[in-house]
Amino acid sequence: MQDMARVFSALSDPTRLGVVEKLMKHGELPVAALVTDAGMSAPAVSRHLKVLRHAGVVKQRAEGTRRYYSVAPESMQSIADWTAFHRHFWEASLDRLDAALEAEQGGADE
Amino acid sequence: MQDMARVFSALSDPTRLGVVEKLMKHGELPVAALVTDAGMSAPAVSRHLKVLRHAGVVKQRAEGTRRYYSVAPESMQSIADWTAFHRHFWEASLDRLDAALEAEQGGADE
DNA sequence: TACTTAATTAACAGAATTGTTAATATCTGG
DNA sequence: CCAGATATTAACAATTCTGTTAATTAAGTA
Repeated sequence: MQDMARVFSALSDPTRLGVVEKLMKHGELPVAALVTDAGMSAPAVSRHLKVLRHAGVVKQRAEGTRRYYSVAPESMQSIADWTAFHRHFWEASLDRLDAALEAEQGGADE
Repeated sequence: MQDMARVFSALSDPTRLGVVEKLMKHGELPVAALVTDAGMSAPAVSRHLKVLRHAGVVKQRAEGTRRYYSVAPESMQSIADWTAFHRHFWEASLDRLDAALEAEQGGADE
């Protein structure tokens, strides 16, 4: 699978997206902290973390039996880059849309 | 499912991601043009388009029996916004990473 | 009307995803 | 060494995803 598809796939699950957002908000956290919020069993969360890891979205740091997870900033950068690469397209499109909406308002009968 | 999760989910399949990138490159295209590149049957592509539509990633315009598809720029904007919302986190992280790498180079023994 | 083209929907099979509980490491403390 | 804590892997069932072919819908055309 292409890299970007894998990253998007990792973020396509609400639980995983929640984990990533929590990690970005709080920084590094141990698994237990993520299980608390996830509303599901530890093994389930563990496997979600594995998916995120394999997509390069999170990193893991071991300390004793604890595993501290954090978001890999490069992965967020890669998403930003992907949108930026195509920005010339959609930014222009949005501009045209804005113009159309303004014209509508100006015309006063739509 | 949350909105962002649905958008990411729509882009999580290589075929769909390919369709979106082709649409951004070429602008509006009829289904047949997308089927050509997708390397699979028309019904399969049709269902991928349905997923993209339901996530708000693409729009459809009918003209006779043709269906012209195009990317909904708002959806690309929403991804850019999502990364921007969390940018304070990952940008800082990348800065620290850059600094660490530079320090390593300067130190000359790592 | 009948035929062709464009696209979607239906029905189905195989594969992948996701959550559960049970079992398995691995580290820490008495 | 044994017991507890932290996390992952294994095995399983239920669901969802994805591609195929066949059937259907809709629009244009002889």
